[in-house]
Amino acid sequence: MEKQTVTIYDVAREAHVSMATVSRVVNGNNNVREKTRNKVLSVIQKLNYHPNAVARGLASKKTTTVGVIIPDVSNVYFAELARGIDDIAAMYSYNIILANSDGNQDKELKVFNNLMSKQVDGIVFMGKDVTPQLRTAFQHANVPLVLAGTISKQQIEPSVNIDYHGAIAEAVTSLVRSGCHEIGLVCGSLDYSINADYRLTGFKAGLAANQLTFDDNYVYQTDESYRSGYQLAPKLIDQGLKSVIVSDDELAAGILNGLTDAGVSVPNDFQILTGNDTKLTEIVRPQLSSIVQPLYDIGAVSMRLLTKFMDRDNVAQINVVLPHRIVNRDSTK
Amino acid sequence: MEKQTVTIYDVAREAHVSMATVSRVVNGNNNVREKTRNKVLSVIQKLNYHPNAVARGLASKKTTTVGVIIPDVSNVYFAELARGIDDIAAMYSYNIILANSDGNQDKELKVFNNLMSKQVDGIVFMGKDVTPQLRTAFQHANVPLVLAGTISKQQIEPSVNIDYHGAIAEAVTSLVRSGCHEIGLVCGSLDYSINADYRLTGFKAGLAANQLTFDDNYVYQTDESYRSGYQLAPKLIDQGLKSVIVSDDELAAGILNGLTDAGVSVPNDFQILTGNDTKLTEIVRPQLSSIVQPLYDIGAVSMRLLTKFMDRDNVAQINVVLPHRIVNRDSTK
DNA sequence: CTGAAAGCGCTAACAT
DNA sequence: ATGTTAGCGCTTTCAG
Repeated sequence: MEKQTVTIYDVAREAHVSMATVSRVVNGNNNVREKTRNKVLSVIQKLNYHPNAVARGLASKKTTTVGVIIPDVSNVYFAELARGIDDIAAMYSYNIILANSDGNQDKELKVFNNLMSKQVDGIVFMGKDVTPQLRTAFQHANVPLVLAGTISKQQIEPSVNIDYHGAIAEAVTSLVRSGCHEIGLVCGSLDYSINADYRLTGFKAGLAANQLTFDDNYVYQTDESYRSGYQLAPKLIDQGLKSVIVSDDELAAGILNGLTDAGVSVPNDFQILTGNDTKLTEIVRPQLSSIVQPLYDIGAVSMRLLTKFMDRDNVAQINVVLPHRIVNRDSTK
Repeated sequence: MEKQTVTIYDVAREAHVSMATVSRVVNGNNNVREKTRNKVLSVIQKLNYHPNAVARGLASKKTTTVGVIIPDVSNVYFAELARGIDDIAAMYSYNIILANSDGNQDKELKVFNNLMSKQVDGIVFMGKDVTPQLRTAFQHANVPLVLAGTISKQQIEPSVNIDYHGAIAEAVTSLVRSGCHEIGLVCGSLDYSINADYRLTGFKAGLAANQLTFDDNYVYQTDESYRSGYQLAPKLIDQGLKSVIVSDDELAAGILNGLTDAGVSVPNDFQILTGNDTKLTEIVRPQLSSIVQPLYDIGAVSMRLLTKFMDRDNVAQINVVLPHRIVNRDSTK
């Protein structure tokens, strides 16, 4: 015997009111007499009625769910953003449909379209960059979107980030203050705007501010994985470097361990300053000095911003920059 | 000018066929003449028609989305399961609505009901345990559910796990083989079945198999966080223990670092064997020996199992046990 | 192989 | 304050 779903109509009949009235009490509309409301409420309870969100979505054209595109949930950095996103989403009674993209444009496009067909009310996008194709898709969509922890050079889409340029420049200065002049930058591909237009320029600016000359050989493009870092470690010393600024914590952990295993003492012989301040920084030994980013908040603020767009609220600044700072733990002097 | 949504009706009119026919071609129904199909297809392209999944869900009573209840996405262990779940979901054209519960029953219940109202086609549940209240809710639901990396004593719900009991027993033997006889167990609350009925009993069985006597003082209940591990470390040595088996990797990392910072040499003076084999085990130094679990696969197989239930396929074994093994890295002798 | 028509369960004018 | 009535966009019998 299949369980018969109880609908708003059943409640209406049983409570001797119209569907509209039931709908009103369910949706907290005040235009219902106290007595009527109570009667309806009791019938709802008695019948164990639960509104069907799909029907509601079709009728109202709002699904109270937002799409979240993420490169990889199992990546600590993105996972922390995701947690911030979901918490605020829940706070505003939204659900999130999470879709992994591997930071790969084809998948990003595919899941984006899929999310649109599911009629999500908004999108939070995390990725390496916003490709022109993706931008076109975003613009043709009629729902708001915000980039979380994701840079696009043009700053067309609303976004929440930290000042990557400034942070890296400060990182350089911090290293210089510790007496180090041979500083390298290790990050992801320079094909991505965040690396080419923010991190690299910040690196150069930091060098210049400290009267240091920039050397192309001191910047390394990697895939930001632990393994890549581990393998890169020996090359760093061969190159005569005395320190590196690293974009990603897993990558930095790989460099750290690679160095340590090669007999190089961190921070005495080599310093490392990493970029995300995930929980990894405190778990490795020595603990990693880091650019501190409010990861959870980046996610949370992104979602909050999205709710404003979905509510058609005014928003003064669509490109939010959250504060950062540098914390010196044990991988720097 | 608001963008006008193009509906199946528009396509039908433009292609001079009925909505039913359009529906057929969109859904790959074979009862359509080649020529008709092509005509419809070209109109779909021309009008840039995208089926509305919400309307489809209402009419067909299938949403092709599944709910995923997770304690915390930013926890490495669960995040890896989640990745496995989403990959297989995507493979079978499902989306996942991810909901964090903090492993807290009230939230679990709340998000579960919320997910049901969204008419998900199935649920993957991750948690500490299945409380009676939760079980009741599960049973009143009319969609399939599977537990991923989650034990409930009664084994009523379909699930995929490893043999926690056996794994811990083997861990004991492994430690004994290395010459250690003072072995402790550090895990989450014994209020949870997985700890009380699987890990603890496995621990006792392992002890017995090695002619060792069980001592209540050697089992520690914690909240499985890095910090708790770090704080617990000194007590472990005071207690005269020479090794511990730990349920969670972050917890184990805390113990490891706490010990190291207290001047205790791992593995020489103290051995640690952890339980989840997340990427943390290779990042800490010394690297953590571990019970190896196929985390991604636990998620993937859970989702695959769920698809079978949703398709009403026969499934021979509803409680799947995936293989595990012990790997000795550098925190054991 | 194709079409007509009846809903799916709910919201949202519009009346009253 | 409450009821009536159209849909929302699609699937699904049921005919033919």
